[in-house]
Order: sequence, then C-alpha cells, then structure tokens
Amino acid sequence: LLLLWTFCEWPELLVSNSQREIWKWWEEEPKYEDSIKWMSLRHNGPAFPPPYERLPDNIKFYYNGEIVTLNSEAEEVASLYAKMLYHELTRDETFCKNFFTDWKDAMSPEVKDVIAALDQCDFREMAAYYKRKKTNEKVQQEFGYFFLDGHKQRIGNSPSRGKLKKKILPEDVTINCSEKEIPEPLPGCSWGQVQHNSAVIWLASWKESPPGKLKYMMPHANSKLMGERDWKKYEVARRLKHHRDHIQEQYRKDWDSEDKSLQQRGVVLYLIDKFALRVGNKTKEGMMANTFGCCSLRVKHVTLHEDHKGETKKLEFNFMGKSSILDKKMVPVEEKVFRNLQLFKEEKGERGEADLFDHVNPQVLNTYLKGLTKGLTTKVFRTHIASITMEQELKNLTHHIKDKVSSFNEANRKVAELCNHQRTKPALHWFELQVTIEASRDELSLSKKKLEQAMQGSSTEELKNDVKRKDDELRELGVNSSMEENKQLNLNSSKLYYIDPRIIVAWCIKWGVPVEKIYTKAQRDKFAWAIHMNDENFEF
DNA sequence: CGGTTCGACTCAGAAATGTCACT
DNA sequence: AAGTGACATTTCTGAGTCGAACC
Repeated sequence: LLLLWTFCEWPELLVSNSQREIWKWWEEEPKYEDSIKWMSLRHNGPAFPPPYERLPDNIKFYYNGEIVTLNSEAEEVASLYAKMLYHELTRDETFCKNFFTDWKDAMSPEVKDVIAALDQCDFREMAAYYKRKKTNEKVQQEFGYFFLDGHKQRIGNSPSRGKLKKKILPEDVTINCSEKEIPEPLPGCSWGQVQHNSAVIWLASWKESPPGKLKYMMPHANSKLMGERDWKKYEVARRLKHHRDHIQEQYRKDWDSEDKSLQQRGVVLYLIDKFALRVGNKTKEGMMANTFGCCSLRVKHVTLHEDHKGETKKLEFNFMGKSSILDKKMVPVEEKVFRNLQLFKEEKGERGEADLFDHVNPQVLNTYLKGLTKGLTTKVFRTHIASITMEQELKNLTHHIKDKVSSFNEANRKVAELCNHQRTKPALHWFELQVTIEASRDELSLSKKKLEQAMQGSSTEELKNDVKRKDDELRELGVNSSMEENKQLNLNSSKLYYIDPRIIVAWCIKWGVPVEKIYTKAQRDKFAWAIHMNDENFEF
C-alpha cells in the first residue's frame, strides 16, 4: 500500500512567462453543442518525479542502536516514514503496523532478517536530513497548462505527493486529448490508454490502488471548461425561483397523501427547501464513521419538541454530515410536518437506528425534480437558498453598517451558518507541542540546578520564583495539549461554491467597493466571467 | 425494473505556504 | 535586519452528488 511517487510538478516546457492571455470565453457565442466539451485538447500528460536518490553516506539508519545499510528500495520506503516521523500518524498503531508490513516487502532478505520491530528503528538522522533538504531546495511548483481549442489554460490539482499508496506509472494512466496531439510518456514507458473523448473534460485519469477509486487530472477552476459549468450551475439555481411556489404547493399536498412514498417525499423536500440539507446518498460503510444527509437520516437524528421554551413544534437535528461535520440545530416546523415526522418515528417503534425515510431515496427525488425543470436536482436548492440569502442579507445589512466590507462578511456569515460550513481551530501539533514541552522541561531543570548552586549563597528568592514560574508553564502546556477542539464558521466554502458571484459583483459596483477587497486573486480568476460582465443591476 | 456499482464531476476543511507588522 | 507569530491565501485530496451502466 505504498505510493512512492505520484504526479507532481509540471514540465516547464509549455509555461511561458509572457503576460497572461485573458480568454473572454464568456463573450463568445457557443461554437458547439453542450454535450461536446472541446474541439481540440493538447497537453503533456502528468509529470513524474525523478527516480529515488540514495541517501548520502553520512546519513545513517540505525536498528537497535546499530548502523544498518538498507537496500535501495527499503531505503526509499523508509524515507517516506522518516519524512513524517514527527507526524501524529506515526503514533497510530494501525498505521505503523501497515507500514511495517509493506516496508518488509521492500527489504532484501538480509535486511529483513535484522529488522524485526518498528520501534527499534531509528529514523531520526534521515528525518533531520529530509527536513534540511526540503527547506534548502525550495522546489519550484509551476503549474502546467493545456490548450483548449487553441487557447492556453491552466491545469487544476497536481495530485498528492508522499502519501502511502501504490506507485503510479505511465502504464497506469489514461490520457484524454486530441488525436495527433498525444503527449510523450517517459522514455521507455507508454501510456496505459489514450482516448479522444470530447464529451468529458479531464486530461488524464488513473486508478488509485487502494482503494481503486478513479482519480482525474482536471482543468483549473479559472479555465473555460470549469467556469462555464459554474456559470451554468448558477443559472439553474436562479431558475428555481420560478418553480419554488409550485414545488411548495405540491409538497404540502403530499403531506396528506395515502401513498407513503409521496408523503415522505413531501416531508424530505420540505426539509431540503427550508433548511438547505444535502440529499444524503448512501455512504460506504467501512471503518469510517458513517455520515448522513436528508434521505439517509435515522430516527435518532431527529428529536421532536412539542413545546420548546414556550414555542411550539420544533425539530432538533443532530447528525454527522459531510466530512464528519456535526449538524446540530433546532428549527421550527409546520404542524403537518411535525405530525408526519412523529408518525414516521412511531412506525419504526422509535428504534433509533432505523431509517426515518424508508420509502424515498435520492434517485426518486431527483427524478421528480428533473421532471419539473431541466437540470433541477436536490443540490440546486442549497445553491439557490444560499444565493437568495446572500442577496437579501446584503440588501438588509449594507445600509446600517458603515464599513461595507464588514457588512459583507456579516451577510457571508449568515450563509455559512445556513450551509453549516465549519472550521476547526487546529490544536497545536502534537510533535511541536512535545518539542515545546521538552524545551520547557530542560529550562526548568537548568533553573533548578542554578537554584541549587545558589542555595549556598544568599539571594535565592528570585531564582525560586523562576523555578516556580517555569514549573507552572510546563503544567500549562500539558493542559493545552488535551485542549478540546473548538469549532467556528468557515466563510470560504459558501463564497466559493454557493453564492452567485454576480450578486457580489453587483454589490461591489453599487457600493463602490473594489472587488479585490472581497475576492482574492485566485477567486477573481475563478469568477472572471462574472467580474467582466460587470452588471450593476444583476438580480439573482 | 429496482437496486448497486461506476464514472465524472462538485464541494469540503485541513495542511501548506505566503504576507506583513512588529520586534 | 532576521526572526516570529498572527492571519490570509493557496493547495491538497477526501467526501459528496448524480446520471448511466450493469446485473
């Protein structure tokens, strides 16, 4: 399960330093059908890092205190572990066990005989070497480009490095490009497959092994291919306003339906329409914590409060959502929804583990929604509600607050709250903390020593205080290391994925706020289409 | 034909990196 | 004037959605 290398830097070949061409694709008439994504697509394929370089002679690996010379492959694998020696993961039993098993496979028989336990291995010299090397080298991480219909475009994610996965070779990679524009693989290698599929936008793909999931090399967010989709996404979300009344009317009727699946669909749709929940596909039941969305909610995730704090009919959500972020909130609901939920829970005998909505699933919902208007699916509601809310909040807040940027952030915060976008304040890294504690302990013992020496002499009061203070500091560090994580709102996700940029651009023009105050460089590139439209009167 | 898996995107917070004011 | 530390921005890649293929 080891990935020795994976794709990383892009060859500089195609990178020119000349001024960046701005392709105003949003001003052009569509030249081909929706289902065709490109006419020509040229790129160099993924770049592979150079082969492994052996450690210099002065850097040793020790087993049980003795120098052991590893064979090249075993050393390469060891270097992966050494590089993350001070990462919390190296304390994880399973991680170490897996690593050790895989590492042994890479060892020569002689080395294998010697190395019997991971905890007798001393990687510290190697770790120090790589830490030095990393800071010295300052690897130039230049992004690559590809050519779409003759225009230069950036490539998106440069896939992971240094993770424990299988080595990816050109033979594992499928290239997607124009005919006659096939990139050169590494000398002596060949691509696994080459295809010319203009119905998709990816440039290269490969299977990650494990877990066998497909990975893609995709265009950058600021490219035409991605921007176009983004624009389209907001257009669909915008159109929902013409259908929302009808949808609401319909689901209110469905609450009274004799048909269980209609009745449940009605309630689920209400929850999605009111509280911007995700649809909730089935998630893989592995060792990972199960997460939930609207359709997959269990009985225990919803608590009904008949009379909560003097108000009536409140619903309490409490479940793990996407990325294991806790969704916990108390919301008012309409009488009939309340009664229906009560019924659904009773039907399952209040068994907490039972599925609350056992007669609907995401496919059923989307099939229904697609029938109402083209492109409508459940996730559109989140986009729609977020954008509508932003527009409304901006209208309400901007007049009252002198600082326009703060009022913007305030509106943004409301949307983030709605979408339950959280951010975990990172606790001090385990290792860094250990180092700090270690240093602190050294200081303390030094002070103690000084104190002892001074005992013979006179003025020891100051030194005594010093010892006491340092002792307290050390104790404090110990407490902080077990500090509980504290959750805060994260405004970035909603800004990047849910709020129509044209709303923001219009607001900027109206209040004379430079777009630069709101969007970062990368964000301005991503939303170039919206910024260039420059429509002050835009209404979502 | 209903459920499950697969392929292709789309969204997610954390980690890594950059910046800037202050020593 | 190089370090440092708080905060901002960018990168990374896992975790969702959803239509289509498969069975």
